[in-house]
Amino acid sequence: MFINIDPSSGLPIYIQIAQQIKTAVAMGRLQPEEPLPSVRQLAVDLAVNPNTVARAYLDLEIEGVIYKRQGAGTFVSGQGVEMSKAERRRVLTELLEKALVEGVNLGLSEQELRETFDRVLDKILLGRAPEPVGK
Amino acid sequence: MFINIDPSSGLPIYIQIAQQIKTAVAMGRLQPEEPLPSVRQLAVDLAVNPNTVARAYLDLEIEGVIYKRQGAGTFVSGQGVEMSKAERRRVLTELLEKALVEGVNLGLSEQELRETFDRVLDKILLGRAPEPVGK
DNA sequence: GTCACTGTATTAGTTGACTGATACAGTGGC
DNA sequence: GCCACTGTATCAGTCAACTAATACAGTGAC
Repeated sequence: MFINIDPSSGLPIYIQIAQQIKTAVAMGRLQPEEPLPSVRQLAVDLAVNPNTVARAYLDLEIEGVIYKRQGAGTFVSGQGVEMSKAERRRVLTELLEKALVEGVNLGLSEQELRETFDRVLDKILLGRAPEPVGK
Repeated sequence: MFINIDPSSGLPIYIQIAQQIKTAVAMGRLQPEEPLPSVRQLAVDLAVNPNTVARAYLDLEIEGVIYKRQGAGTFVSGQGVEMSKAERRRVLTELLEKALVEGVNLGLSEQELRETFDRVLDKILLGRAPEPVGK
């Protein structure tokens, strides 16, 4: 599996799991309808309690990134989250503001902020290139 | 004072304080060398324990946003943080990645991501307009 | 229906984050 | 030196987050 836990990171295990899956989905490394490893299987792989994996999956389900079918398994959601556009932009704005406030306080120039943004955006959108634009 | 605590936010008080001061500094609402309210004063204003304010100030000092002089007071730092440029870009990259992963998973288009970025960046840089570029 | 797999629920222990009370220590105007 | 202000240190209580052990419940191939 593509997930690895960093015990020294200070971040809760279930957050690390959720975060990495979320990133994989965003980058297209995990495709819609693709099954995720079972709660138990992933728990064994990562040497953690099944409940911890379940907790990560639960959070992702609430966010709409994945969905579960009792007894059957867990799968990547087909489409984006059910949320008003205004709400989605509000969430994004908040996160971007946090990032940029940090960047400005670190003394980075406007140009550096823009460059970094472009670089990160490109990296994320690359894996989705095949058919995201015209969809 | 410009700080207000939202008890329902779930965020620790000292984080809320630190965050708002950090944002104020980034946006130029707090100028370099400007004194901050004393630990005790702000504690009274916000109706929290002085230690809680001190904790926020400590974090901000560690990050280099402010500095303190025992017995004298607390002030906004003159310049950006002491950190290698590589390190600073790493921090920014991490935060931007988090924001953009979220945005992509929310189903926002590349254009929407770029627009939101521009809007947020403009808002932050506005207060600093007088003399940041040529400095 | 059975078996081997799915996710779910309950309960509980540990740990550390968070906040606060209180006492200590430095600074500077008078 | 004194006083009124600064920030600092110590200690302790509360509470919730996090993880785990264990038992429950749905699914589907056979």
